[in-house]
Amino acid sequence: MPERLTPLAVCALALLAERPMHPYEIAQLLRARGQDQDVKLRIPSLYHAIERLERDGLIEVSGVDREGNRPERTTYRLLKAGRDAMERQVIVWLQAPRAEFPVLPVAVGEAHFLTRAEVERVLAERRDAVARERAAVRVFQEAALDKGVPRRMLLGKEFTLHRLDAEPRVGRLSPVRSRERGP
Amino acid sequence: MPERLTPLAVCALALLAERPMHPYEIAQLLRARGQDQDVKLRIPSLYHAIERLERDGLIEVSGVDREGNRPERTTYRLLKAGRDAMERQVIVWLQAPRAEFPVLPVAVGEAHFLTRAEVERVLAERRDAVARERAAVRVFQEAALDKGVPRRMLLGKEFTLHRLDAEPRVGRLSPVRSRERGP
DNA sequence: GTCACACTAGTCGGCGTTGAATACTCCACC
DNA sequence: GGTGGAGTATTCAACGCCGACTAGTGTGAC
Repeated sequence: MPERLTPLAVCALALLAERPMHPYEIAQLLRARGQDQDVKLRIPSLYHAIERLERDGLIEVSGVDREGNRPERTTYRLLKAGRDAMERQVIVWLQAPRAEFPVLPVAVGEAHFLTRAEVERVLAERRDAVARERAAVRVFQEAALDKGVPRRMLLGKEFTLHRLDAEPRVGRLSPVRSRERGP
Repeated sequence: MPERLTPLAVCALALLAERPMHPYEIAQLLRARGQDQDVKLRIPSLYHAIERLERDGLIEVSGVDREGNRPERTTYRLLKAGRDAMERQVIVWLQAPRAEFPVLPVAVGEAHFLTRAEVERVLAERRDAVARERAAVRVFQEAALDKGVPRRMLLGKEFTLHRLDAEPRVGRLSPVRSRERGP
């Protein structure tokens, strides 16, 4: 019983809690709900994740069908063990912050290998990129709220906005020295 | 020329820019400097990363020695290509935010599978954990500054503090409904 | 009617990560 | 003089991730 679930696996289990689905359908729903901004969704990873969930007895095949000549679609159903495992994993994630490792601190830490001018240029580009991303998230959020999507499903967006708003500090934290040329 | 470097690879290259070292020595230095709080340092990952760097011509073996009966130590040296690749990667990371996927938004998004009481309990635990972590980071930071470590090397800690301070919002964002029992 | 393009549905193979194991040294303590 | 724990230095195998590919279906434009 390994039962350490990946974020994608938890999302898949959560959707299967609504009704049985086939993997591709799960992917579509995740995208439609904008959850692909919270979890890294790669189709092959999803298929592997589903396989593991089945192997571990958290879900089971509920049917295989095919339309015309298209590939077979295997539909899966959530099992009790799967529901429990998902809830345990959510508790673990809420309970304590995990050590996660964003690359920005590393990049800032090694920025002294660059010239001050280079650092200033790329950080300016970054500020623009952040502003664009922020705007895009807001558009998505507003559109969803207008369509009546409950706020509960959009909490991820609120986090993202908080995170993006905290970012501009980076610009104010760049004590770099001029380039030394090594090997 | 794949040349997409992992964070650990960049840190290794950065240390090799100081002088040739063997992998274990790199690990020790990273720990000594507290950089293992910014990058995920697992010894086997480091060995693999070094192997790849050598294979890709970014570093080269500068010698193999052994003390007594201990395992051989292979020392590596930074090459020009490695230095350039590292700088390019740092620029990429500074230039634009990458989509990174912390688990907290996912957990909050699926928290409606739990009862309100459970959510409140685990979030309270989380707040304590965050406070403890914050305190520990401050201690490390102060100690380092006292020892004369330059602030540039401690920017990662400042980021961490900002991130931890933003966290308590989570508690104020928990519109959960009471438990529904599904399959 | 056919060509280009987008969508549906899934597989394959190589890359990177990591818990566990190995094996030896040094040192303290009893 | 032996046992146990911490540190040194590396390897192994299983796992998870993902770019690239396959292969069929619908669709609009010329």
